Amino acid sequence: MATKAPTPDKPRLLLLDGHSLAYRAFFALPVENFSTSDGQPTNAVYGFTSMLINVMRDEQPTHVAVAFDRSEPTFRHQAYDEYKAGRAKTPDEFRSQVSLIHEVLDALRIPRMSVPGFEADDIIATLSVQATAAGMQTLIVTGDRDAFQLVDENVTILYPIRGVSELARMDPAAVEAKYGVPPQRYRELAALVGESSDNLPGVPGVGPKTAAKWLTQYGGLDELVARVDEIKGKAGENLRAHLAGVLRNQQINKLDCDVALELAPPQLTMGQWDRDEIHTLFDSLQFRVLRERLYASISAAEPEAEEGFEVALEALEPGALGAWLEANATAADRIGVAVTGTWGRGTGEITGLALASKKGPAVSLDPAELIADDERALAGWLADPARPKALHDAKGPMLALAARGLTVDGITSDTALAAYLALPGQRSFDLADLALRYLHRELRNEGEESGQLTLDGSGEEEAAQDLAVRARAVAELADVLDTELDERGATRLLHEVELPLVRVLAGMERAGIAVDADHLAGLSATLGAQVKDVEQAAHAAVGHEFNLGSPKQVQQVLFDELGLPKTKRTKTGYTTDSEALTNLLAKDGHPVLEHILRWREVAKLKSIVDSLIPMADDAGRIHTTFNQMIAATGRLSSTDPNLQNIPIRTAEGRQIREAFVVGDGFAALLTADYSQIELRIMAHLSGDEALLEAFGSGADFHTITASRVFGLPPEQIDSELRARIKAMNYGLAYGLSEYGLSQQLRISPSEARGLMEEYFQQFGGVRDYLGEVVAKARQDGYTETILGRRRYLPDLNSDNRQRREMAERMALNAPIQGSAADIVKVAGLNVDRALREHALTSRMLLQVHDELVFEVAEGEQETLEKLVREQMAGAYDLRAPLEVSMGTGRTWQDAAH
DNA sequence: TACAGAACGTA
DNA sequence: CGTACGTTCTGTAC
Repeated sequence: MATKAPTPDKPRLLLLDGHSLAYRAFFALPVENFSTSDGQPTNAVYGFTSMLINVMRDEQPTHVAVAFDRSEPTFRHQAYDEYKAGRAKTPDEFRSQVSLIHEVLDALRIPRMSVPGFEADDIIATLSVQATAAGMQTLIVTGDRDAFQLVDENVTILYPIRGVSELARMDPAAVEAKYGVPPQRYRELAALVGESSDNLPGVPGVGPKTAAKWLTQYGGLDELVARVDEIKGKAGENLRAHLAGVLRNQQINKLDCDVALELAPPQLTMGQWDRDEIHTLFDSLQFRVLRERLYASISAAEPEAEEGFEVALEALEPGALGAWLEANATAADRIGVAVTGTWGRGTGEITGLALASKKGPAVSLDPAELIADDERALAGWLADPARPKALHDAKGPMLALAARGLTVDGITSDTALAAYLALPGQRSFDLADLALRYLHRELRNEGEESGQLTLDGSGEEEAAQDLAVRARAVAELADVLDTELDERGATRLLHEVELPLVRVLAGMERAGIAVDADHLAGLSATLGAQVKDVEQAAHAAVGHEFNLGSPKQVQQVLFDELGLPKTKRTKTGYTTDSEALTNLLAKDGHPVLEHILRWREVAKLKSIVDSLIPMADDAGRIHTTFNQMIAATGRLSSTDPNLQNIPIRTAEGRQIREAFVVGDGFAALLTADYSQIELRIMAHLSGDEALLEAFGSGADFHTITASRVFGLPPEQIDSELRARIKAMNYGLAYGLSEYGLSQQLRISPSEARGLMEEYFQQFGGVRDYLGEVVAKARQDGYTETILGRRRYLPDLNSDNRQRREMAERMALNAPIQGSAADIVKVAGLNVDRALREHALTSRMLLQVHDELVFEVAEGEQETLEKLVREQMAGAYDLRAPLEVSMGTGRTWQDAAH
């Protein structure tokens, strides 16, 4: 690692040679370890960015720029035809990364420069000369040794040795120590020795040692040339024979210090960078560690103007809260509410609560210390729908408040949800990040200390201040995000869907779903025994033990030991996924394949069962957490445990569904799901009359569409034909390709092509629609659902084909999946409202994307069924009307239909 | 101890 | 070379 930079007084210019550093990184870092999950190699971007961050941190430059070569020929090519000839073609994996490096630099607001006809080195040389003239120190990071000629007392080179993590600091003394000549003679030495990577041959048999000896002895190349006849031996002969080449080398390796540039060194300042932009970019590159290092090392580059918040925290006497709320938290003042505590699994506990208006005072409360009067005042205010509040990610706090009997109403903004609607691709919505992005403020208090608080513990005062700052930030953010959402046309989506949904989700989480512990224990035992048996059988079939859960060991057994044919490649080897193993089984039939497949199946089921068992609370119910801000399409997700992926496909899997049962005091479970909601949406959005008609006919949709495609009466559509068209129907909504369809149906690509052709012959409106969706998204930068939920897809204009095509498939799918999510959310809200209006005891427990699960109270089944069907079917008026199918039973499985 | 990758469950 | 998720396990890197 380079040592600390000297002379802190002078301005310091940092210059990097973009190509040479990226190229080094490309060969230093194995591409297998540095690629995104969609296959984009990132080793060069990673290595370059890593080096950049390290140098920025260690050298703290005041100015910075990165120079790049251009693809056009340079003056050197004109001077010497063979310049850089014979150099291997730049690998594609490298080329695709150069534009990513540009993106990184642009995001960091670091100037990058390139000039047609010149190499990066010439730009760097020019800038370093100008910098010296301007009284600056220059640091050059490059992997090109030609730059050593620039070194002097004001110019130092950092030269990467051993990959990309270590830099050698080359000042004049270091150059001389390494090469035996001062920097200004380095060119002459290089001319004698040659540079193979530039295809500049030197004098045969002359290495740096001999060259340095000559240059020192004769005091330079000119003198050496003048007295070339004096040199004895084979080396002298060679020098005389190659003299012309040496002189040409010297011409060519001279760096041009006079390139016309648009920016001069004093203008090469690093701009203020945008945290979100970095987040988005690093997310897409799947850099995690690097992002942390970036923030840790050059966060100083963040705008210094970041102020904090001025919050005057008021000390309230016991019993004074009611009056404070009357004065400060009226129907006209939206109050920011911040809560500390813990929550999850349908419950929680609050440990602190702060309220702050946008401008005025703030209070911080310790819920444990509230006297009855204050508690009552707080409860009344929180529950009052006419007293507006803003919270950040309100569901958790609502659960924690509910656990102590407090309900919250009148939430007119949830700043996390609002940010999600504005930027649905983001994975997290940290309050501090949002405050920085939208308010340009840090989450810290700059107001006066109240000094009035009689809090004993040393940390409590600080915690109260922090919480008040958060409450203030939420209050201010809520206003800014209101405007933001207005501009994005998402105001109604927030107020009519997402915000009211928070309460509904909290209710479902709180309710949980009952499980039959004995049933689960029985399953675990049976599955456990099977896992063991299959494991033994697998080991016996191979002749030794190995870990069936390790793809690596499975690969070893199958491909190395048993010599089975290789499957599709993965990043680290050959896949052993069930599709590949099933194919192998058909070809080879080795018994271990069956055992592995079977083991995976039962081991997976057992792990699901075993994960559920400890999740049940004292009442025997499991409470998931629904996340409303994860999926970029607008769907919910479920975690801890995920109840949206409970098995259903196999009979054994369905046994797990039997463990989810109706709870005490209720009569049954009811499931209600939409039939083919996504296809109906596709028909609605495309307006394809034939498709709409197929839905209108009332008969089986896939059979009807198949009958049209194949020109046969419906009764002649067998299961094979139906399956093909079903795959098409669904595949279209995912951006299925001909190749993909051929794989899926195990038919030839040309057959798949023919099938698609015939399909579109009948349903041409679908093809038109899908094409238009992508075209419009490419233009607008986003897709939109029926409720105006956007998904931003900048990659639609990417130069990288893989990324672009991925974005195109997302663009096809997002309006369909997202509109379905919209509809299910609306349905959930409407059902919930109807349940309350009818004062039913029955309640909603789960949402599984197109399905709602209810617990039916005694005597309410008929009413509930009618109500649910009405609300779900009527959630949105599609041209292909929504259809709902329902079932009831003691268990989730029995309620299937 | 933390993270990435493979595999697999759902809609 | 079909979208959207979450979890589990392994193996490696830190």
